[in-house]
Amino acid sequence: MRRDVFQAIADPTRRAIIGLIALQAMTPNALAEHFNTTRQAVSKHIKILTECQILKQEQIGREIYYHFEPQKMKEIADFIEPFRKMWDTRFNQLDIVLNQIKSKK
Amino acid sequence: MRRDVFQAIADPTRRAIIGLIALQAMTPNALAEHFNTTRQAVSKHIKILTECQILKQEQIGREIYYHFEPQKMKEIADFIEPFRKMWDTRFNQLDIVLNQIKSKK
DNA sequence: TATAAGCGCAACTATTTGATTGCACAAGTT
DNA sequence: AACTTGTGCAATCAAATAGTTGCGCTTATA
Repeated sequence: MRRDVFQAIADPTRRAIIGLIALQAMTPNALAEHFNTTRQAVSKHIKILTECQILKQEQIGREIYYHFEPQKMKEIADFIEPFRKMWDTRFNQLDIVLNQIKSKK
Repeated sequence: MRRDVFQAIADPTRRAIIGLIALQAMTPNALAEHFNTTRQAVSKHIKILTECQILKQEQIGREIYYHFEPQKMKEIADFIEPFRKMWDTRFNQLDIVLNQIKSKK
């Protein structure tokens, strides 16, 4: 069972959960109200996100508040960072120039 | 069948493919030599990446060179961007301060 | 023209995923 | 003490995924 951050954000529901929890810590029930699925389905997503350390539990009485733990998201940022300059317009123009030089030789 | 960028980068082999192709356009055969799977398996990943517009075909004779198309990767950057400030150390310290203020009222 | 090389497509398989339903259990409430 | 609420866990199921094998088409090469 793969359990990495990339897998975690692959599901649109999980991305939505991250978006909600990032704004405010919530209980599974409160979270589930935002989706058209069962509480269990949401709870499973929460479990996966917790295992990936994107969420963190905080039990208060019989309620469990899930908090957003942003550190792990950095792994994704680190993956994309090297490509960032490649979608920059100025670099694309440079790329065209480089290709012209290459095709001339 | 979900076919978005987040799904595309969820697989470690596909992330490796992206890394290789970003450095240099390659044919499926050349690419497959880097992995311990069959050419077909790699070819399937290529197909998915192409459908997501992360790769672009360029046929040269009987060979097909796949190029990296960085634009789509921006979707991922856009998703993480809002969280970026949250893993910054300075923000975390601010967060602690804010929580202290909140708990006092 | 016969053969080989480079690829994509189709069929099939095992595994994983996302979701549902039902149950158990601890923490509050009456 | 009995009932309700908030959760997690287990079993089950359909669909998607990642991989393999076999086939056929097109483009080079002998």
